[in-house]
Amino acid sequence: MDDPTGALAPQAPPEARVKPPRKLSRAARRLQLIEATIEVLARNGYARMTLGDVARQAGLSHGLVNFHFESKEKLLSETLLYLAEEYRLNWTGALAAAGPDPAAQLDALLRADFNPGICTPQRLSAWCSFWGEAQARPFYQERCGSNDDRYIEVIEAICARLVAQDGLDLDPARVARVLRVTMEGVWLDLMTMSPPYDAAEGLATVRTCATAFFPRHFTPGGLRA
Amino acid sequence: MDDPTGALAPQAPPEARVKPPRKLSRAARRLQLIEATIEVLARNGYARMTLGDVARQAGLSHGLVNFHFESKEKLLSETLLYLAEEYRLNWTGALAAAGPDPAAQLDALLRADFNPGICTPQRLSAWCSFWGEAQARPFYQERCGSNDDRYIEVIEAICARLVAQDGLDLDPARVARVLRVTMEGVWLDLMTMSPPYDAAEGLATVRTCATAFFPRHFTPGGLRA
Amino acid sequence: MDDPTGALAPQAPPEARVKPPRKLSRAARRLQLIEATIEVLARNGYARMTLGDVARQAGLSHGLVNFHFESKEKLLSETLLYLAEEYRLNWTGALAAAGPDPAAQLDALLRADFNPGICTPQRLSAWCSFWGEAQARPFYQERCGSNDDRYIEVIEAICARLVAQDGLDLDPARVARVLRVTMEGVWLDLMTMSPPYDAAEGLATVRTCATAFFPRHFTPGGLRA
Amino acid sequence: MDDPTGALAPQAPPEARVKPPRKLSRAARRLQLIEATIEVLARNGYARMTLGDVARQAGLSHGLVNFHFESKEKLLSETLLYLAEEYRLNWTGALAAAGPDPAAQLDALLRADFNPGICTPQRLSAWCSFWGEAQARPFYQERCGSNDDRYIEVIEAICARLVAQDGLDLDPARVARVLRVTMEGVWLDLMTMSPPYDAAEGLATVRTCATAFFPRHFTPGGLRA
DNA sequence: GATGAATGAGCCTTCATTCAT
DNA sequence: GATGAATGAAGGCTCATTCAT
Repeated sequence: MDDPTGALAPQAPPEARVKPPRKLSRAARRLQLIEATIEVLARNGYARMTLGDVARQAGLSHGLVNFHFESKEKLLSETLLYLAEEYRLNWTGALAAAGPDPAAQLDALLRADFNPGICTPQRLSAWCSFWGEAQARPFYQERCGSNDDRYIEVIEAICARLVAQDGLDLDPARVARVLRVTMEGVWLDLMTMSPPYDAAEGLATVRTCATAFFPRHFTPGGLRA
Repeated sequence: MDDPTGALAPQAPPEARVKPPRKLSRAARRLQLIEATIEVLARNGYARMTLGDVARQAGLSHGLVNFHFESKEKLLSETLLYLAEEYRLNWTGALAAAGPDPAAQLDALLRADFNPGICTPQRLSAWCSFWGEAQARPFYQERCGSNDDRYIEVIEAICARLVAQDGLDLDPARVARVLRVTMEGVWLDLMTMSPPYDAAEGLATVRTCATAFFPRHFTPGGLRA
Repeated sequence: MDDPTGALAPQAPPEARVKPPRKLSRAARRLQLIEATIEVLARNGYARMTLGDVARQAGLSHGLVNFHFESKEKLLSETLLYLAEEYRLNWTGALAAAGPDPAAQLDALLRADFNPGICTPQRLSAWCSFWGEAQARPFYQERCGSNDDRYIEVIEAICARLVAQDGLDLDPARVARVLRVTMEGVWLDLMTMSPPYDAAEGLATVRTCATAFFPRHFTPGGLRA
Repeated sequence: MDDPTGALAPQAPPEARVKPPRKLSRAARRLQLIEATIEVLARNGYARMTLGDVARQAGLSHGLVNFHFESKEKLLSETLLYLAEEYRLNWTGALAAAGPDPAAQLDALLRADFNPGICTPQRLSAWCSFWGEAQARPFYQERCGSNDDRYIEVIEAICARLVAQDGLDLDPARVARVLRVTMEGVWLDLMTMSPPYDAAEGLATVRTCATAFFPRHFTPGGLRA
């Protein structure tokens, strides 16, 4: 998916936003509305989100939401697509920057999930809203985290290389799954626990898990030098 | 909490249900409506659940729902309480039956989460609905899984004993958290992955995780003899 | 009308009420429910009165109300009839006790309206409820105060005798109407003014009015000796 | 209070209404809905009034009522405020036009209450609806006629001047109260009597009362020349 | 493009009425 | 007689969607 919503397109330059211009580019308005949707989802939850809330949050008129997105359903779908694409760009970018070493790649994936740009309370809550409704909506289900087939392939391949390299007696798919669901579960904790621990402790937790499987490469504090 | 809703009270004997009696005890009707609520939450999701759906699912009239529960909100709250209590009884019972050995106790907790009476698609979906809305509703947040303080205390104590017993260099709280979130994450997978793997594979996954931390006691297939 | 509802029939003797007997005479239950209706009308107003309130007020079950009165409408009609009959018995009794002198008769009528048994906050409020709905319901309109034809005839006849006896240049029908609406208006004041004046001041007010028309017979404090 | 509802604001010019425009100013719509509410209250009574009736009466959709007034309760409150303000403007205007003579001022107040613009069957009925519910709703009670403190002050002051001027032995507050409740009572008669007398006879009645107190200034037909 | 009034479907809730016990 | 669970119609309210301006 390459930004089909237009929402990831470059925004209007900052100086144009000092006083919000009456006309904004299509893409910028869409982005503005999607960010407002994330905010409202986080604050009110999925069931209580209304288009009125979104319009108010964005400082725009009610009717404009339906002008840019044809329906509430479309607005929500595109918000989910936006989040999913943002998430994908985050981990693929981190992976690309990690170089060829599988341990470094795995650590990059672990760290990516706690990147402060991605792992904000608002975004976590918005994700959670979609997860809660995913069971009843195939489209959400397809796009929700655990169904990113490419991600699963990649993390399984990395684990398989580490298992082979270290000569371990482990099922790489299961190890990959444990690591993946540990990250998911820590995300849930960050959202729903009161009081929550912070992202640093979350990262330490998933690294503790990685250390248990690959002690030659990981410590709870990071990669073994 | 000791069954505050009355919904866990013993039902009318089955033979009384051959032809549904016009009048049923309060507790039995409440249970019937709560089970219908779980069904509808699983099928439609939280946002789309209506009292009409619940009444139809239970084969009862719309008004009766509000007669037994004063509002939709109360019905949902008591459904959550019911699920939480059911969950609690499940793990405390498994723990009590496990005897004094910490490895056996930990394995009992792992298995409890995949008990077929608890870990049904309906119940998983219903839980997921509440999780999705928990961020915006303090009451849900209090009752949702990751906030069962007693559970966390117990699993941390078990891990601490195992760590001490085996002389491991591990932070028991982090190990406990990894195990806990792994179970949570596998639950999420069972709900949202399509196609999902089954509960047996789920249990194997969390045991793989336990094996990584406590290899002297666990194997992916169960307790080491 | 001679007690068509049975509600004015003699009640069960007081000792029978120490512990409410499971069976009570038809008439006594009806009376109990009518009094409860008056109470609830006074407290909640007509629009908010429910049969549930009445049953609760009477300490009886919901279904019993419909057993004794066939419908809510009937209960209200009979409550109005009961109040109207009580009112009629009050003024006709006072009139009969007043003897033949027209001034004494008029004073008896004025005093009757402020009889503490009749002029209680509850009863005033209940009357007011019926007045408020009377415009849209012919039956209420027929029974509401200003339409008691016999009362109007009597007070007009008394005024006519006083006017003739004192040789005044007054239209007796108008004088009668002024006196009648003054009593009505003071009732309204007692109900709706906050803080209200008391019944004694109310009586003084209508006597002030009578004094203005018939100074030879009245003073604001009562009949002239 | 200076038109807090906006409903007394000038309407759209008549020619704009030849074909009812799809969009109307906020104030005009509010006025339209308030007038419809008065109509429905008069026809159905308070207890039977529904928002559906009001919408139908106004020729508008159901949802629009809640768009302009947030709830049924608010619609009713603002209707009462509108009536109260209309009433106040009527008597204050009449008083201002009456000049300095207290007898002329009193007569102006008496006539004001029977001004055909105010004293219509619809408005009388609507007032009556609010009176009937006032006992149970403090807000209605505050706004219902007998609690207009300023009105009471004014009419008492006028009576005090007349009593002093004529050297009468009367309590001005009581005289004022008799006059006030006589007007109220005649209003009730106009609403609830069947068949009612007309406004002219109503005015003659209150003037008869005024004549009894202040014969040097009043006759049943009007002010003494 | 943008606004916000207007619409109407659908839901929660109340409550009079019925009826099995 | 008495109870209270059960029913279903009706009403208030919300809100996604439309559309005139």
